[in-house]
Amino acid sequence: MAYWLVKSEPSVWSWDRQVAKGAKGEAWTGVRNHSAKLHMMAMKKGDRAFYYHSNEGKEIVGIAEIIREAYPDPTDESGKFVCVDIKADKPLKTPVTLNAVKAEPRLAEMALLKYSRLSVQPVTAEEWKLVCKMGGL
DNA sequence: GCCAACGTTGGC
DNA sequence: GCCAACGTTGGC
Repeated sequence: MAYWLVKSEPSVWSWDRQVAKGAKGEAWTGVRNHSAKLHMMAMKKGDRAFYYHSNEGKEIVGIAEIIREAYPDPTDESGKFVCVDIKADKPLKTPVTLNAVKAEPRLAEMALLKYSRLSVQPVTAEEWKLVCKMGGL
């Protein structure tokens, strides 16, 4: 299984809204970046993704599961970009803030820090375990 | 095909 | 609200 991190501004699409969608999940649309697109195309059903709130909160709040692999983004008129469907899996007991990630030397290589603008990022198994631990899981 | 100008994202 | 990083656009 692969691990990922997806970013969202809570004012646009929050974790709470994702949770409210339940097992049915929701299409993760609106990504207009080719690096992010490549990552989405590499996602497999059952993969897990951290759910990060940018701007407000700046913290990893929960874990989502990929429930549908990449398909054309219905909100993209050009037809060039894709989206995936994800559902909320479970929240972290304690959100892991950006500051906490920065303060942890073993997470210095995380894409979250190195490519702060990338909205869909890969996460290594080691990073995944550590962040889960920091989040109280 | 290069590169300057511009727009967007996101941390501070 | 500012600014750095970076992707995209368009003139040459």
